[in-house]
Amino acid sequence: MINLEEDFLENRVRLRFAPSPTGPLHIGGARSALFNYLYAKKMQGDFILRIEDTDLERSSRNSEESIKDALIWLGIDWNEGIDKGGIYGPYRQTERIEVYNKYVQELLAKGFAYKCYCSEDEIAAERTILEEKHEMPIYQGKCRNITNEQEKFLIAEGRKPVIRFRTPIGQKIIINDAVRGIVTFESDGVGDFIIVKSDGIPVYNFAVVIDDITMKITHVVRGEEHLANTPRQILIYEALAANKPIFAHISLILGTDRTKMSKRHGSTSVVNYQNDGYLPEALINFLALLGWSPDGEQEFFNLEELIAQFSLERVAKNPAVFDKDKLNYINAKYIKELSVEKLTELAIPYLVKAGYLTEAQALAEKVWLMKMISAIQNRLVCVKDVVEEASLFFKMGKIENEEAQEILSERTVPLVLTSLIKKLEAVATWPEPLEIKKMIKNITKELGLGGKQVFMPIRIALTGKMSGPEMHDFIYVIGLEEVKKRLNI
RNA sequence: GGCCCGUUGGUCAAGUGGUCUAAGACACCGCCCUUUCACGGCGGCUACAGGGGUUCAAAUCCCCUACGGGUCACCA
Repeated sequence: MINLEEDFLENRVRLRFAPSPTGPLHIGGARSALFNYLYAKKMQGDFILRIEDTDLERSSRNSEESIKDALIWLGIDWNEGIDKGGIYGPYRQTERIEVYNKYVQELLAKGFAYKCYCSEDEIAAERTILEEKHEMPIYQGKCRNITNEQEKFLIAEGRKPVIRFRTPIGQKIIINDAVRGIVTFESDGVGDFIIVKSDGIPVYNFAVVIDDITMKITHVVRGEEHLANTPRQILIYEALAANKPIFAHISLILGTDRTKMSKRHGSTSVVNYQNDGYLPEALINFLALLGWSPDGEQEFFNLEELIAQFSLERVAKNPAVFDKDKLNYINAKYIKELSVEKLTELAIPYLVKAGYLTEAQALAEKVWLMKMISAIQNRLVCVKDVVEEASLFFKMGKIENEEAQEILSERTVPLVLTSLIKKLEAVATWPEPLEIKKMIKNITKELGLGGKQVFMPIRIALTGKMSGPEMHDFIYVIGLEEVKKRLNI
């Protein structure tokens, strides 16, 4: 009898993102998660979030939470895994120790693995000697064929064993990578690697494989830094006679100095961008284009469009430098397309934090805030910029520089300013921005002055600055009383 | 250092033997719009790492060199 559900799953594409919770979600991790997600969705498969926390020292629940938060913020949602559950759980490696144990015993029983009683110091000494001889620093296999007698003796000494994989000698290990093609390694360069630490916790290279086998992962998309680990993992798949997934090693994201992006390159975690007021859609769009290119000339994509167009074949082999200018460009574009209401909502926390108003005031002045945001919307690269751009609306700025001071000292300035006030006071209802624009134009005509002689003094007298939002928008937003106050009239 | 991966303009990149005197985007520069700045529009600059092959034909295939990166843990 055919088990329908089982059969269905056999043919289902399943991908996972498996971060270790040792810090916030890194920009490179976000891209890995995205590519996995896009491919899984494109193939109408599953996207699983698994936590690789076998490094007890560095893992923390806080990090796990922050990674999940970042993924949710980005809109990369998983349908199986941590918090969501699923039939292949648990999804945290420290909760799967028994699962690993079962396979360790199998490997041990079949002779694919053995216990090694060498101490860390002994291994380190061995490595130093090998390095001095310019040979590969791999384990020399001292415990490979240990006798029971010797083993008893070692245990009596109080030694705690690690478990090593017995790597075959003189074998070629071939990876057929979906982005890199055929990559070949020699087993002799791998050596007998540790699969279980002396504390009984399996090591990453072993745990991933067992998880990927038992969770029926079909495609492993991950950073290129894992390529060198893959031969070890393949050896384990083969020892266990398990089906290998399709591997796809995507290139790294580099800093401007062309080394792997790290903290010294500036913001590397997703939450930094979130805090600066980058939009998740913009970050996704940017990340997708870093190492992947669409078939056509489209530059802006939402998640659905990315899912529809994504393919592993179009993932680039070469590493990509993180180009903040381009991110800024994309983000600014997304900000311009935001509704004023939505942007205002996003901006309020920044305005409150800057001390311009209280939350209660923000709520009460929502309409006014929207007018203000509308005046500065296309000057923003990220939402954080409102702090700078909006400041003029709340308080008069200092006269920016000497040039500004000189412009303000022109003989015609008082005429211009009184003329402006007169016009603003002459109308019964507060004029719309375009009317204000006309008024200012008329001042130039009436006084026979150049545009600059009119515009700049008004701007500087009202804001202290030589540049900023459109003057008519600005006047419209701050209102007559504030204009008079700033002009000391 | 060994092993592995990579190398098209400052950056992201298209290009899978002829359609390449090499697309597009960011950045930069210039012009227009705007009585400033910004936004927007238009235009410009700049690239197949080098050397050997293979082929009628190479950015595209092969080899070597150079350069860059990754990895060599009881980290993931």
